[in-house]
Amino acid sequence: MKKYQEYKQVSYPQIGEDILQFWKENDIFNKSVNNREGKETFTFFEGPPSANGTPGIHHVMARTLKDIFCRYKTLKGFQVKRKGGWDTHGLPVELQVEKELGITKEDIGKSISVEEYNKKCRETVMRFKDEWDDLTEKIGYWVDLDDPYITFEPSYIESLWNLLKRLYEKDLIYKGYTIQPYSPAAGTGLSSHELNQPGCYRDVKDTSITAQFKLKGQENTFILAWTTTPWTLPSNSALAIGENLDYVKVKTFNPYTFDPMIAILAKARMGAYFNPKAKDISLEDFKPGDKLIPFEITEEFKGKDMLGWEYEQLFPINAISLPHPAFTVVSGDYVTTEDGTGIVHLAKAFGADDFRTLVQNNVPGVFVQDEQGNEIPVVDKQGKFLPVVGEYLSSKMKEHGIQAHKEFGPDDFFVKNYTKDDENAAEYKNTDIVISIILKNENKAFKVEKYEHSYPHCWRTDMPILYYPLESWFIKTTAYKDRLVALNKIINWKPEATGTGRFGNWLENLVDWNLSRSRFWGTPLPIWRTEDGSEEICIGSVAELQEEIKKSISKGFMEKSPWDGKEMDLHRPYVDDVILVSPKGEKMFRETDLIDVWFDSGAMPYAQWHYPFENEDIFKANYPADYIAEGVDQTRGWFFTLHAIAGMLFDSVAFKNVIANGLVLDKNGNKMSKRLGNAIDPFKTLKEYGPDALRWYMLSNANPWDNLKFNLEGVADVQRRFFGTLQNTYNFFALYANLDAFVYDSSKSITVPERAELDQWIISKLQSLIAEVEAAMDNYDATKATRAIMNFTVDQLSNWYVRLARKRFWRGDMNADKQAAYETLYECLYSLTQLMSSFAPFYADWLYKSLTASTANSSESVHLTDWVSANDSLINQDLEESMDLAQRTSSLVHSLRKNPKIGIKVRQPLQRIMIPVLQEKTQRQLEHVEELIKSEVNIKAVEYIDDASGVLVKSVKPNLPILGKKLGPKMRFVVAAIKSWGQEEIAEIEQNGQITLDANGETIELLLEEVLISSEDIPGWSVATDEGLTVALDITLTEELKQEGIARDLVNRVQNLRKDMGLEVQDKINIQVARQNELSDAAMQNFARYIQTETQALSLELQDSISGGTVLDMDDFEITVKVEKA
RNA sequence: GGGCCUGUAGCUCAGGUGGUUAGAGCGCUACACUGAUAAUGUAGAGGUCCGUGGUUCGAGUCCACGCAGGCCCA
Repeated sequence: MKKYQEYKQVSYPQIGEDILQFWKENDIFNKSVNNREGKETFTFFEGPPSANGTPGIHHVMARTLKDIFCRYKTLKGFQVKRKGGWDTHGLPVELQVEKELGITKEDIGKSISVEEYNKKCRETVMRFKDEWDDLTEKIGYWVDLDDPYITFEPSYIESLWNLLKRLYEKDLIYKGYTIQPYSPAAGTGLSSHELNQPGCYRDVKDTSITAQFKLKGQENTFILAWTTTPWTLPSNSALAIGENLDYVKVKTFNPYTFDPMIAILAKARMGAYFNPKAKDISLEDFKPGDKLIPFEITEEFKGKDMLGWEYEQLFPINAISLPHPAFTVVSGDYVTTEDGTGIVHLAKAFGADDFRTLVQNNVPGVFVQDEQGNEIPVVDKQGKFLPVVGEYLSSKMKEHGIQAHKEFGPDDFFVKNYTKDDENAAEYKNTDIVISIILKNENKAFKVEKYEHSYPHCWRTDMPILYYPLESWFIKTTAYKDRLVALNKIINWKPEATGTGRFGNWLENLVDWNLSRSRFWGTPLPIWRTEDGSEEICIGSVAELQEEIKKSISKGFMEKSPWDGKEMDLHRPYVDDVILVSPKGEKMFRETDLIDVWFDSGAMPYAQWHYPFENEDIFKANYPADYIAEGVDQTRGWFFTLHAIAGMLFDSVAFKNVIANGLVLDKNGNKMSKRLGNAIDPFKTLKEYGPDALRWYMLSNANPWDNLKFNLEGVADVQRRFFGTLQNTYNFFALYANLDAFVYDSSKSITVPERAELDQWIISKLQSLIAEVEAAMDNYDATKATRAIMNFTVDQLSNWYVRLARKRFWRGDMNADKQAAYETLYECLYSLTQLMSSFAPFYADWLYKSLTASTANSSESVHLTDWVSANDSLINQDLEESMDLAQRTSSLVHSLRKNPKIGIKVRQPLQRIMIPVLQEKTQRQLEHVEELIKSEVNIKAVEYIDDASGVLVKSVKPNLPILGKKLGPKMRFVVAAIKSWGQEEIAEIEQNGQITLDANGETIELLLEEVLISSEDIPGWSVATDEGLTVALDITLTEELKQEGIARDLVNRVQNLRKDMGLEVQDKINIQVARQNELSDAAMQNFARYIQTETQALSLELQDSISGGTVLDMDDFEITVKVEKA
């Protein structure tokens, strides 16, 4: 029986399916984890995908990347628990449900109850779980799919509540404002998603004002700032400049009042405000009413020189007086000179940038107090100025005699036109226009004009939106900013730049985490409040909630718990039905917000184990993670939320090593999308190529953190080049091992030092490879590892070792040398199965099983083996260098033979090659592999030419790195001098160890080690050179060499005949050859023995003529031959 | 608009701390091998290292400014 299965054809997809079946039947995954019980843990966190869509090819990338390091660490002896997980909440789920039901958010609570809606969400979110599980299995991603964490489960939510309560107790959760898109017409905030709906951004014409802000204590000097929302001007509390922009003071006149003034604006913006035709008009010549207004720059300065400048409030309304540093100049990194004046007006309540900048600079915003004492902006939620501003505007209208389409009372100033006022009415004036006229009259407007721009509108009411401060719950991440920055420095980011750049910068510019989402399907915020907000409670567990409900029932606020006799579901609407009782005995209602789904996923290290309510031991042994991996788009998502929660609550990193992988694009570098039809179906690809080639391609083609241009041809290429070569190598081994009944037995194997040099070499290479792969994997660099394995397999093992050792396998009977060859090849293949098992888990296991089927005590699966590290004692650096010389020498000789001027094929033996050697070591290393070179390139002798031979022609080059440091700018003269050297100068520096030369008139001493001497030529010979190695080929063809060439040609032709005749390898033959010419006949006689040995011929007869023979083409002549089976 | 990444042969990618003539695989061309054979080997052709400036004796590599593509955030 054959000990090693031989495969005529392999189907890689079939291997994938068979091995998957084998893993399932034998529970290999669980064994690989349970095997390591009690061993050190290596912790991996699974970033939960959402199963409400089908998986794509990029998920293969992400999941492969996760898988390989877990497999590797398992082999290395760690216990790697891998809990799967599902992300189940969030807007995409809601949107999908709404689309399917044909409803909008409006309908929720009306035509569909929150209860039904959430039920639908719950059903939808796991819709494609089976497809995901299928893909996960098929690509060999080992993760526990039987007991995953699911973010909607009560235990998961309970852990979240616990974390929130801990934050709450640390005073890190507060209710505040954030500037969000808001529709005053609909009375609701809008998500960025809603804002991105088609048609929401529309081109509209608005009144824009360049307002004049008067500098304090300076006569007629104004800072100019431009705005397309004049209604925000009463809320101005600071001006922002760009620190590195250039600004000017310009002496000119106000174009409406003609008052003389000094304007301050960015130099680059002058063209927009001053007519170049007025350039030469002198200021003195200006008369009020002139169209051309002269101007003159009086001063230039940088933006940063303006920081802190104080100005007078534009609308001096008594009720809105603000303390310093209100009404000062601050820095804004977003300020440009593309439009406006290069100076930006800031209104804290009505712009996100404004808000952020003012908070950072501790500048107060314009707010007034309502009846409860809460700070509110001067525009109400209907989009109307509060009377405090309305009165001011109204009185100013009277003061300036401004006529409008109607009488404006204090309560009539809608900031955008939300009223039904007819814009076509005579004298129609909206608030922006009223403000413009007032400013013009008061010498506070430098320019007023209509401005067309794109502005967002509410998709429901078609009315323009406002940016408006809305209440939200926040986590005060800024309080921990420094700690989070410090903790980040511990994390090993792949690539590093994502950690320092994208993530590091994000932490540096951290703002408080807005937790609130106004939605239905998600984790509810566990905060209950009294109606006036004076008392509140944060619930941290189910038990605590039930305790509070009891109190509430006894107080009579509730009749019974919403979960009486029902399974606990902590979602809306049930939690909303809970009314709690405050310490003062007031009713408390839940804050209706849900929390950001990113909190769900960031909490998975704790919630996946239902910590702290259960599994404290498992949690502690598996925290923080040693390794995580997700797409780079998660930097501000999952990576951040993991980091933030860990840093704030556990003063720890959540993960020590992280790979942020790039995108998977199509082969042209475009984003894949179903719409464009360029998306790759992972299931189809798996079916065609199998999982291993797909995984290997993705890992080896480019670093995972670069974008991958996915090309199916690349997968095919990997399959052919790497897997094909490996498979051929195995088949070769199996074929002959079976013929010789060889079975590997490590207890009886020949020790490596006793084996042939070639064996020692490949074993040495193998050890070097193991060390390389190990180092790469310990550094989370899978691309380097896979490329190293590929190089070894294809170039070293198959193309060099097997090719050179081939004859040892099929010639003669079993002997020690043959055994050593088998053992060596076996050991290489065996090691490869382990080295590649993380990346190509199916094929590796399949090959492992093929190799070990007849081996006693072998493991059930390669994935259950222990990693075998490199054996340093088997690494022979000197031998590796020798072989490298052999490979390069052979390549040079091939190149010479192929040279059109020479053109002698390899089958024609040649007498000798000559190699100039300047170092003893090189000669010794070459001598070591001399036999090998001789047979590889078919030459009889290798001769070495040393210094003493006298025929060496040497060349010299400057040793630049050394000379550069010594000479600096004088280099080029010295280099020129060295280039002009002849043999005498080289001889001189070699003998004396130094030489004196003249460099541009300066005398310079040059030492021997500062130049590089090599030999690149032998006069009169054909030479080839490569990196300091030179080979000369003797192309003289003697009679004997010609004869041998003919003999070899004949062997070649006879072998073909044998094959054509269908003879078996071991069949013997008899050969008859017709006399042809003197040379040929002599070849037959002199090399008869050689021919017979090679072709396994019992006899070789030279005859005058042969009947029924075959005419063979011998290139230069023809010969008739008859081959018969003996 | 900001932060970050990428740009090297037709394609996919390598190119520590600057150093003479920039490499590999695929593809292409030619040749070889024909007992690993629907396999394999060897050689050859193929490059304004995105552009422009700068630093330096010397820049694919360092700096600045751009251009193109991408991701995230406004």
